[in-house]
Amino acid sequence: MENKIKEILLNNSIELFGNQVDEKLIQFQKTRKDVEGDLTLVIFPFVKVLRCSPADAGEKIGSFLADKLDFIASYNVVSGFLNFTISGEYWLSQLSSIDKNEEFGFAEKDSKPTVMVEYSSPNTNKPLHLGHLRNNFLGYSVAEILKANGHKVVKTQIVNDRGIHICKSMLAWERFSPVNENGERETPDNTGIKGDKLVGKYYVEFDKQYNIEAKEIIAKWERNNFDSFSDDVATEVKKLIASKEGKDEDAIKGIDAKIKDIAKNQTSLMNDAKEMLIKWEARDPETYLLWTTMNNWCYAGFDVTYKAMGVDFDKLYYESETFILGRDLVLEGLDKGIFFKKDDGSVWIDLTDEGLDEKLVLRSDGTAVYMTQDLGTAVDRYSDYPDLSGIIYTVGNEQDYHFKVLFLILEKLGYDWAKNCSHLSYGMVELPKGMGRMKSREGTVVDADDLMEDIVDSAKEMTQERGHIDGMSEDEKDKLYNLIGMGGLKYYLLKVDPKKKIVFNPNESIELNGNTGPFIQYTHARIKSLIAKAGELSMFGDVELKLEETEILKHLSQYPSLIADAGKNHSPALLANYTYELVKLYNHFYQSIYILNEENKDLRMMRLVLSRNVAKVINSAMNLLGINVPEKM
RNA sequence: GGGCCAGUAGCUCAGCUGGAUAGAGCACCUCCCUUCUAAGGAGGCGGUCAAAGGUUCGAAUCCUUUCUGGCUCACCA
Repeated sequence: MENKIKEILLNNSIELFGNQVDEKLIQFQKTRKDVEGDLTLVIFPFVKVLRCSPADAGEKIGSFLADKLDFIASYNVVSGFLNFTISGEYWLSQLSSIDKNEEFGFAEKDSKPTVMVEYSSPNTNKPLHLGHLRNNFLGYSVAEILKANGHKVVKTQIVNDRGIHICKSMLAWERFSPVNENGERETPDNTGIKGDKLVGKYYVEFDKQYNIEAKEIIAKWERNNFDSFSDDVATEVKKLIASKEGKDEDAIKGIDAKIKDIAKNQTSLMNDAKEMLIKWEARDPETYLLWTTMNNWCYAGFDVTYKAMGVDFDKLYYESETFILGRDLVLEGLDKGIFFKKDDGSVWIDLTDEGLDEKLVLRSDGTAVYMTQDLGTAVDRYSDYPDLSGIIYTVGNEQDYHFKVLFLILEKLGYDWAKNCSHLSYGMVELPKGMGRMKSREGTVVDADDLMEDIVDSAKEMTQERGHIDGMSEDEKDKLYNLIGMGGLKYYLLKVDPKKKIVFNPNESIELNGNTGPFIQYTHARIKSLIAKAGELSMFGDVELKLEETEILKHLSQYPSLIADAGKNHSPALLANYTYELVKLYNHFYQSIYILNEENKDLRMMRLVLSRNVAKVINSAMNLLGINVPEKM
């Protein structure tokens, strides 16, 4: 419709305006609620060209268009805005064509290039938490939205299964796990604890123990006792302690933090963990066995969580397998002069010309860092999927800088596809003021499993209170509670613009009224119940549309362009808001107009077909968010 | 200190390729179930769009500066 008008204006530009106008001058917007019309053209941009008042310009353009286009039933001009009223026949024909199209809004399947969407990417040393929920829901949804846009999509993750942090939980388990009467240390089997939770318990334990040890070391230093520490350490710490003299509180805090870091690195626990990492890289059999065992506990736990989340992956990558390729790439780049080596043997890239810093890509002992492994993973993926056009990394915005650098390095290494890679950067999920930050090590996280369980419980309570669940089997009821609870949680985390942070208050559990998942699900269930009662639907003859019906049709017509926008912007939030808007329009209609009870059969059928298509789009849009909708609730 | 992001109603958020009187939900106050699911609908209350300049016929939206908050600049990931 917009395109038709635009086309006519452009093609008749000379006749209308005296010379060719720029396409950008043609701006449409929604007609204000209190003004008559369905579509509005902004007249101001043409006023200069036409050299007349906005009112005259609007009149001129309006009459010209109304003459040429029969879907324009009438028009009016109000203070620089030309408002068109679109004919009922046009909207009814829209309804018919939407109704016929089962995949309404979707682009042709596999018509666009393959993209890879990376999301989740957990560390195998702790369970998933609320932040991971946002990540997983976002990544899954963006992948689905891209599919709807015609892309082939590969869902993937990089499992962070190696590194010093993994060794920490391994070491802590080996050292601090109690031994039972059978002489076994704690396992998921003999404790009944979920695997990832058990591993996470020892990650926290490591942190606790080594903080204790670090404190003891600092106390020693403060007594000026530097026995058993290297001269370098002693000199540095002495210098730091001396520098505290005469400084203000904040500065002293900063210096103390530095001293603490040094102390942590001097703990026997940390040294043992480092040693374990070296053993692991050397494939020491005992260390490897422990690593495999504890990782497998984690994976078993993750599987349960992923299943509850309703997300899936096409292909997994493991850091333990890609970091070597990364190291090779760095050494290759070193030969080419892209990287440089410092005296201590560490390898860096100089990005100061790009306004960034120097960045480490390989440690002095030759081991890989985060960046090394990410380089390897990216290249690995392109060799696995040669037709890949780009990778979308769903990772929190705290890593904005990392990805800027990653893409830049890939480009410098000569990979053209680097420019098609993007970072789907999302805001942190924060706890309300005073509740601190979520930190796994400190045990201040909102656990993913617990949260999902809680929300499903509260959905159960609400559904038993007011739902329509008579005649359902226990199994069906449980499915429904789950569907409502998870729908609420997903919608809550996806309706916010990805790049914005979310403040989550665990004490006020998630709202299920208002702009929420269940609100949308409820409307869907209500429509389904209507349709079920109506029996067979037939086509309708010529009818007159009410305002409420036109509003819905206008909104429905925009679904395809919304899917395109959501795809372009990698934003499920756009779809969530669109659906919310649609549901509000429908509820208003439902409340004020008879549907089943309408006596005129054509009208009844038209309203039922309209309802059926609203349900279809609700279902479709919610599915793109990873949310299911019920037939009854 | 450098870089990036955010600041809209008491709270949580839309709106941001410049367009008409800035919109929702929650909370608070009124109404509406002998019409199809009230997890709903209608209405009310509530705003110096962080602040100040600038560009423009027109600025929450663009530019500059300032303030506030977050993240980041690690031989952590």
